[in-house]
Amino acid sequence: MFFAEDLQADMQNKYNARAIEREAQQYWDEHHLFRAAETTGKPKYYCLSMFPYPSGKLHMGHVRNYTIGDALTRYHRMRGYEVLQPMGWDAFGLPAENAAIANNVPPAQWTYDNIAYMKRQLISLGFAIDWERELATCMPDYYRWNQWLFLRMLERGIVYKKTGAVNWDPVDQTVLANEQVIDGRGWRTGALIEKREIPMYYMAITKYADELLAALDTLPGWPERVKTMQANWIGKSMGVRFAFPYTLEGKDEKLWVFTTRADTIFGVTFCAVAAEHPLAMHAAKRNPKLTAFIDECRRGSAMEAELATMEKKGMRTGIFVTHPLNGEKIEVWIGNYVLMGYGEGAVMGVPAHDERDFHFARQYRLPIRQVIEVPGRTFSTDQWQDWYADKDIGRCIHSGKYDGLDYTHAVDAIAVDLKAKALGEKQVMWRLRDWGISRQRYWGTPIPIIHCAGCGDVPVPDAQLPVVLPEDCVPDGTGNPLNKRPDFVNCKCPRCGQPGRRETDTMDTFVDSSWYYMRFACADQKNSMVDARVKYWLPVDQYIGGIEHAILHLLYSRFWTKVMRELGLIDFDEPFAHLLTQGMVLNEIFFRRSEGGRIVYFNPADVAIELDDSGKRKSVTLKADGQPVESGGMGTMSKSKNNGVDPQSLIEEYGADTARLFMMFASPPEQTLEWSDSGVEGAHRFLRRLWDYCARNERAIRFRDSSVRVNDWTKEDSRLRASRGEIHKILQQANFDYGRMQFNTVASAGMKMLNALEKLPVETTPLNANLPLQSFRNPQLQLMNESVGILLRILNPIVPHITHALWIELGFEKQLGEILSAGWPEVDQTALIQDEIELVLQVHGKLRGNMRVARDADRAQI
RNA sequence: GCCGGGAUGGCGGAACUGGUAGACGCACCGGACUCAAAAUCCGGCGGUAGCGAUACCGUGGGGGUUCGAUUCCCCCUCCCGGCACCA
Repeated sequence: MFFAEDLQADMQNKYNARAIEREAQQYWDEHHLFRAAETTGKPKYYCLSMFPYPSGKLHMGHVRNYTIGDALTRYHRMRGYEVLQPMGWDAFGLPAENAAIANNVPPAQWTYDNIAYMKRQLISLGFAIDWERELATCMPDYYRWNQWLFLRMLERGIVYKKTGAVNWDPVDQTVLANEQVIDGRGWRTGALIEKREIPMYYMAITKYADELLAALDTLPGWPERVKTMQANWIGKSMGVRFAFPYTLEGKDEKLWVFTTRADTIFGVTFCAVAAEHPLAMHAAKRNPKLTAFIDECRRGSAMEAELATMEKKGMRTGIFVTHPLNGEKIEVWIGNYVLMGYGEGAVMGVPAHDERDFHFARQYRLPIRQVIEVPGRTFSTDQWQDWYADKDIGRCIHSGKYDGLDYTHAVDAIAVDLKAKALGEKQVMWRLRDWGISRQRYWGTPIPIIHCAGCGDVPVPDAQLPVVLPEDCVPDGTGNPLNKRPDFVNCKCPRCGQPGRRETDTMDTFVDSSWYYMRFACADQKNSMVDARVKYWLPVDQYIGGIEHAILHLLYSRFWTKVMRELGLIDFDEPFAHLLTQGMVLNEIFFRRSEGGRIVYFNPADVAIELDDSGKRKSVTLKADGQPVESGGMGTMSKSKNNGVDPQSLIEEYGADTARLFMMFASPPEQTLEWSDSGVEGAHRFLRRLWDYCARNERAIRFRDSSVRVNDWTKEDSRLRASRGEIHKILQQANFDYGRMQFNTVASAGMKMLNALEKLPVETTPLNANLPLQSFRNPQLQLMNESVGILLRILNPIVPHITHALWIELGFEKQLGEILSAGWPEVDQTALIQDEIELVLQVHGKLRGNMRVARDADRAQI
């Protein structure tokens, strides 16, 4: 009796993924094959996958992400580049605190344990990572530079302090993340959540809005959809900021608003301000109903998605302002849909030409006054129609001297007149808001500020960095544990030496991930944030990560790059030259609805699916009780839907190469990937076929005779000529698909090539007779040798272990060197010339027949 | 709600620049091998009609441009991602 894993990777044994993969990984490790150097003189290629949050174990999204990155890494390596593929850990964040609450473990310990486990998993998947550059953002020698740059930004006014809204749980006396607020209630306490304004530090990303927008045009390597999303997020709009004058308690005041539709200014029939607006506060002073309404507005979410879909509510303030152009009295309302943080916190209401205002006006019976007309269309106050808001087709009416003007001319004329009255002017407006980075949480980078009664907020001097986060706190869900640590909080004011209080807010984890890709170039640098090696490796040549990061992470990283460039730390403008946004990994969702309406989810592994004779689905039952379950379609793998598949079991059962091949073959990288157990089987079957083919034909493949000239082989034999043409045609396709990063068709090309190899017209008699091969000088064997050499190399980036093993076993290493350095196979253009070509006959676009003609047939012959 | 993306056989997907729709794989069906099963190998496989050659239909739905549309344009439906404190 023997154990499979004790077998050596040997040609004549059957495909043993475990032994092959262990040997290959040892080989790579012993030869330090993935250590990236700055001194080789080869062109550099920095291939980066988004680093993982160490949540416990890898999920399929990670496996997909890193397989794509690894394929690109190995492909470029074989193409002759010096490739850097680093890995690190986005190690600060909320889940560590949640785990601490649940298990009473310090977040640090939980995080380091997870990192150790996940690192083993990454190694077992065979990724070509330079582990000497590994970093974790929770280590002081990383986050000290967050603090250092924060202080530089503070000096330059890029960091500033103002109040911002947070979710406040009144029971736990703690700030909650949006994720922790469920239906307006705290996830642990069930208490109604309030919005609370607290002082926070902000990064002035809006100062860079223009450049962040314009520079999108300098990124041809980014997907159009991501650039469009970012452009819309930044949201540059040209409009008019203007004021409604009013008198309050004898003082002349102005209510400022911003609008992109100044041409509809004569249609204003009300104004609306946010609940936090000073005017609202003032009105509420003597009106308990308003106070109650403002409180109601303060409950409820600060999330845009909820604001946009919730019922629009408003209340009169009894305060009137004056229309700046026609002098009419306009009443000010408080609207729950007006955001204090956006624009002026106040808007003009034009019900006739803004859909939201229209519905608001109908609800509260406010006048609707049409001021734009379109010939041939009838305006009705009963029903909203889309053309009411179309600025491109109408002209002004009921607008005094502006009547008859189109959008552009009306806005210009109105802006000029407002400016003459000192009541407004044209202004660029950004949708983008400044980035609030303060978090009232423990597991993050401490903000390096000391509060002093005498000196105010004092920056921690550089010499005292890093401000080290104590690693032994165990959060309990009630407030920030740092506040309960006198040893952390109590300190001396660096300016006056009096007792001070250390800031206990930490930084948003997006800060950590905004520059980690630079630190990989110089992870061991103790004396500065970055050094000359950053100049060598950056910008990242290829960045790969989930589409869900298309806006925030990528925008913040671009912003940090621009700040660091301004500080003279780096000399490039954009961090990522090429971007690949991979799709999510989905799996089918199975569930039952219990009597109470509660939904119970079942893992697909626990569900049995029965098919009928035509392969269609007949029944879906739970294995445990044989009773039917419902299918909820495909959804992203998640804990809540219980539809995840653990990559570890996949690796253990089939091996890393099977996992990698399935991931790459199942769909193109940018699309969602649907999990399929039988697809995994298929991938494994292919690898077994590849191994068996090579084992069966080992003698033939090994045969090579350098005295036989490539072009001579096929001259006399049209079947061989056609076979070699087919191989090179598939190679050409694989090259094209590597170029466009469509790995599913690369894998498909590998399968086609193996199919073609198996049909190769090879005379096997001399092989089976065990005669000395050299006496045959057989061009068929030469073709076999060439083709297998091509096949192993085009597959290597996807399934590196099996191809590494076969390369050595078949003697290619002696012929061409180690597979990673063997060079990429070249398409022989002469092999692609076909003797005959097929002509397709179409009539009115319909197929009406086809014919084969000789390559050199002339018009008359055809 | 707003922004972005997607929809092709029973399933995942292919079709590069508007030119043979369904490559490759999965599932399924038939056959070989086997005492048998698994594995493996060979063959079939969009739908309808037909013994057949073949004909017609067919890329989410509706319309348009074109000699010709999965591909370009307009409208609609459903699904997915993001919406600023999940990462």
